[in-house]
Amino acid sequence: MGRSPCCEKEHTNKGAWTKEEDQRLIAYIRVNGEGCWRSLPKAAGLLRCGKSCRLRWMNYLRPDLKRGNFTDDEDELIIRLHSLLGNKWSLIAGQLPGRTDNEIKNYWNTHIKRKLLSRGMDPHTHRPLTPVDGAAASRPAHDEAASHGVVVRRRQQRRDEHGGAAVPRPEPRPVSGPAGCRHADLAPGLPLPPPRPPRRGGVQLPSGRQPGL
DNA sequence: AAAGTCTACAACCGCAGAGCC
DNA sequence: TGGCTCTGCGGTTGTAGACTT
Repeated sequence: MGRSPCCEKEHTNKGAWTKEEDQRLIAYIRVNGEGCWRSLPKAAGLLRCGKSCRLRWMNYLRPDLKRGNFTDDEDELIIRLHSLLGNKWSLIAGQLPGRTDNEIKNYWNTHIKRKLLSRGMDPHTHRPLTPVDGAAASRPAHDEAASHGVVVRRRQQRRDEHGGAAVPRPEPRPVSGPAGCRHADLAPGLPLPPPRPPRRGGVQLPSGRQPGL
């Protein structure tokens, strides 16, 4: 409603960032500093909206980011903070130097939720699951773990129902290239965060999706 | 070997609030 | 004071890659 778009959508790239875009963004911020995100893309010669630049920088390119797996201490801290603050990811991130709200949010959704469920705790209330929670309590924790997979599958199904690919979406994202912007493939020599350790995804989960990491 | 399933995470979207004019 | 712009946040989605069947 009358709200002006955050950027001109017609001439902006979407989806995964390329090495070159990353380099441009880093170079620009190194010289000019952060801020003024709206005008940054133009000034930096990027076909991105300011929002996207900010996100990329904050969550990925900032030199002070700490990459790598979360430690048990960090896990516990996140759980404690979440019990106090709820889904205030930015506040939680503020207590974990080098971690971003997006990273913590993702980590919460993929790991910690499961961890709490496997302990018989409700990830929302941080209270023991009661029989009243019925389904949740009796449901194996890995059901929750699999939920995203199920969601993904349903989306896939919907897409199929629409004849293969035509699930109406305002602006279908371009298929991210072969690992497109993922840092593993970023140009060497750039002051970028070190690559993440190999992903842990699924690896140690035997069939049946053992709950609780 | 191929197909199916699931996880992890980067990136997007929409909204709310702060600040400026 | 009200409207507009900008920034930041939280929720959601898409997909690469690992694993299982």
